Amino acid sequence: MIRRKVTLKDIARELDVSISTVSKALKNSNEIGRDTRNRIQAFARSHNYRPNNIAVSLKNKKTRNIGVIIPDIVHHFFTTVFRGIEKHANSLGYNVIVCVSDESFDKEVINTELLANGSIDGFIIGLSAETQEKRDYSHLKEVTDQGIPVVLFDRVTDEFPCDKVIIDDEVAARQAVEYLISKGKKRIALFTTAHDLGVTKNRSLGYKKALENHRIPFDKNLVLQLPFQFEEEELSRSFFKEQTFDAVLSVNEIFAVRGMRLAGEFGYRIPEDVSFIGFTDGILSKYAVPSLTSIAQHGEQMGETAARMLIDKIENEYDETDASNYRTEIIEASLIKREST
Amino acid sequence: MIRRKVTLKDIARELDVSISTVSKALKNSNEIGRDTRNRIQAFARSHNYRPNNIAVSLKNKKTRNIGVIIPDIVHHFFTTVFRGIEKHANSLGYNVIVCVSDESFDKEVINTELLANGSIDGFIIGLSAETQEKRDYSHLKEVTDQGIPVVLFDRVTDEFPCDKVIIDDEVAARQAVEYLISKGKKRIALFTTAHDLGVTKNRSLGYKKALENHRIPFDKNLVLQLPFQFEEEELSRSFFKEQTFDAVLSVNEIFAVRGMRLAGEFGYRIPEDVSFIGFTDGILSKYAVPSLTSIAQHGEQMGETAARMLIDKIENEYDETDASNYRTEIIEASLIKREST
DNA sequence: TAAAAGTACGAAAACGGTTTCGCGGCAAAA
DNA sequence: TTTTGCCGCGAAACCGTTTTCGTACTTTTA
Repeated sequence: MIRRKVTLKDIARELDVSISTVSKALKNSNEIGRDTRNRIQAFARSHNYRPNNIAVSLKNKKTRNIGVIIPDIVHHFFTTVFRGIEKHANSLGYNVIVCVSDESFDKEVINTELLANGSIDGFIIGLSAETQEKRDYSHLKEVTDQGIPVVLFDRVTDEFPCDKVIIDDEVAARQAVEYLISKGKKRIALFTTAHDLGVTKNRSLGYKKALENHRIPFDKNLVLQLPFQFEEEELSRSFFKEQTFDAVLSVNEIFAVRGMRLAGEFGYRIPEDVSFIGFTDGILSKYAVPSLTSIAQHGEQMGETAARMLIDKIENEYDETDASNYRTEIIEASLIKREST
Repeated sequence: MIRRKVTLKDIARELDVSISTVSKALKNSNEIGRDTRNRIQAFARSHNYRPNNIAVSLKNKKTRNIGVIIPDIVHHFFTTVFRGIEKHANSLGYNVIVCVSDESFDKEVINTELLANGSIDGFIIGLSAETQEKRDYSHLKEVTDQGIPVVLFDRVTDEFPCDKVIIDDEVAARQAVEYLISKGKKRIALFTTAHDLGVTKNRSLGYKKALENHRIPFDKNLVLQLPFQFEEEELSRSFFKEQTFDAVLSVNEIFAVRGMRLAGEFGYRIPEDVSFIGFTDGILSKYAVPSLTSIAQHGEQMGETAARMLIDKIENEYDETDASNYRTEIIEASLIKREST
């Protein structure tokens, strides 16, 4: 038997008062007399009254929902960020609606438009790869033009003004490479992705910067660009055959772990012959054998920061055309040292 | 400059027709004359009109949102399931609101109550560990009593009637162990969690069943119960010292990978001296060295199935008191054979 | 030519709340 | 006794839709 939810109207009818009286009584407004208030509250409690979120949202023009759009959900770093967002948002009474762009520009646009039509009070977005390639941010502009605040995280762009939270990938990469140099490594390879944009690009820059700082010539033969779903590893294998190197910086965990495996096959000892450092301190880094020294991006902190910035914008007036209202927060990365160095 | 969203009322005012006319015209109702319809549609298009989701939800008493509650988001299997849910739901025009219970009963209750008040049309839930321990499902009962359908996945219970989708952990474990036996293994250890309930329990049962089927006596010394955040690994180390075994079934990836590491330290060759099989075919299994034979739970398929079952219930009438309306779908697990066996 | 039918649109209620404002009654102040 | 003020409550507008029903006008039919 379906027991419909009890509404203000129901309570009003039962208790023979007006709807407004019920509403005020439940908000403990002292406009309503003590005993009426008590009667109403008691009734509401016993009948398990809960206000209808949708109605409240419509009236208040506030949903207390925040929309999160990420490129991928089966992804350690993004879920870590998400956890940070979720925790902080929840603690402030917000819920989170997630959409996944699947690295597709079109999906990102569809999702933002969908959510922007009243479902959410603000967005936290990590841009899709396609969006970063196209450099088309008109969908974001549309959203902010409507007064909906946007916070970008990790996958950001300089071409769109809004709050952002990032780690300084360039500095993190530089420091990692400098750490390798300090350990006496001279020929340091870079494992990176085929398309070199956004965060990956900055990591490469940091790599070069470190070499430069230490007067080590940049050798483009030491850069291995790997396609993402490349399973056969022919490319990496020939890289191991043809190049000599004593350390590797990898822009992600997977390339690093695959690299360590190959290093083993080629008879190199880790870290004596070759050291490895990977970006993203995920589960692989921790449990690999040998465990992988890695650059922790502190995703949870990043998510929390993003949520904090967003909710601040949601709850406080600001002039969205004034660029000085926008901040970019930088989360310090840190190097987690393990067996691979 | 904030450009407020244009509403039906705005269009009606501008075009000097009534709100109802606009609404109907935009729905292409032939109740409205050809040219008025065209005028209105053209105006709406040029002003980028989009109906307000919240208002539509309130009116229609349908949100086209589904609520997902999972114990943890930084978790490969759950995110895989989530991806399946999200894809299928999106393709049918639904959005997904996620809440994380953090394995806590209270959070699970709070989240269900919050979302049940109008925010969603149905739930997909993986029960928290605490809920499974307490065996208190009154919050779910409340929800279904209101006519909101619930689908449970993976972390399910027999004590609450609703649609469910699971893998048969017992059978999967049994088959894994039988595979080990077929490879000539005789002393097969089980690595499991300290609290042995829900899926873990079924996996242990399958383990025993396999031994029984092959007349191998169950030796409780070969069962290693590991607390989850046990870092020092003293327990596992002493297990390796005291016991002899030639294979391991682990209820998750992490225990298996840690086990392989220790096996290496103790000088065992994998798989010749000790074979390993782990539950959950995640990223660790794939990239571990040696790569881990594992039981794939096909989370994406599970998520898709859950979404399909839920949306079916949402969109079609059914009698929620009639248990025969509820089905439990079983997703076939499969053994992904890799180097560890 | 009068009645019936059809066309094109608008008024209004409804979804479930919040909030402003007004008003009657009663007590305190003048 | 009249005025003022306060208390306690209700009417009604409003948020942005959807949908039913009514109606004025035109066209067809008998």
